[in-house]
Amino acid sequence: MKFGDRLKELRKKRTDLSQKKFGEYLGLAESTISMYEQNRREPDYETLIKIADFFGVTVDFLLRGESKETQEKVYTEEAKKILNDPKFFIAARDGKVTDEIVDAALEIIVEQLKEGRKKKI
Amino acid sequence: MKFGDRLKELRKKRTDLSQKKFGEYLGLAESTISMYEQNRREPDYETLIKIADFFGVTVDFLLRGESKETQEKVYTEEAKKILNDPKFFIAARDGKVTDEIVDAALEIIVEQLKEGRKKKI
DNA sequence: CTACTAAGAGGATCTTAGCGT
DNA sequence: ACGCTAAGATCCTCTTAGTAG
Repeated sequence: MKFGDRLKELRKKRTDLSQKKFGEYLGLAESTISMYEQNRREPDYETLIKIADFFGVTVDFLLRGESKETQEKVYTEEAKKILNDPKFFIAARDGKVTDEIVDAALEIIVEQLKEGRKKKI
Repeated sequence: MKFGDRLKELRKKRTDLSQKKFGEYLGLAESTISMYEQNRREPDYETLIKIADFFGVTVDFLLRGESKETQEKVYTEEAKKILNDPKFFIAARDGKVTDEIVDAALEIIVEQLKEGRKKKI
């Protein structure tokens, strides 16, 4: 069990997350994710941390399967990116999203993501 | 504060650990360690894990400064390597080192290393 | 002795295009 | 849709040799 195997497992838990979609999130080609999952390539540290943040796991878990505790702030990077897309909030129509709105929305999104994304955001 | 800065800090805590010596431990050239500490190169995952094991820290700590807890088994990789060198134990003269001897020796070595290596092993 | 640097060789990575399911 | 695979271009890494404190 190496990095690629764990990445594959984590991604497959998200039924609607293809290699292409995940590649777009990371700014990489679909084939690159495929390489990662086959342990034929190793992402640089910046990408590695992005992956850990996305799935809410530690880098130690990704690399060695140890320290399996999830991070305190799970999914924050993904959630923030969603929030940065003005489509999702009426409050964003005028270009203003207060910190309070962001905090409240983050809670909701994190909860939904924890439930395995049964609901589409 | 990036990976290289933390590596430098950890290495400098060991007063007798030069870049050359650490490079020899990892099987790399002295200049490579220098590059690491200046954040000009990133070691591959295998080396990264070796470094974390050597200093008894998590990979998350090396890469992000978070999850600062030390690992449960500190210095085991280094200690094992020392034990694999038959010079250090009379019991190894005939090529036989029992698990009991290994365990007892590991404790002593780990303690010495925790003390900042005041004594030469 | 220690640490850093430039240069090159060698190796690794990423993408595109294509294949197969 | 999905995922995997060559191929080449590009980027990155590692070492040697050299410099400097």
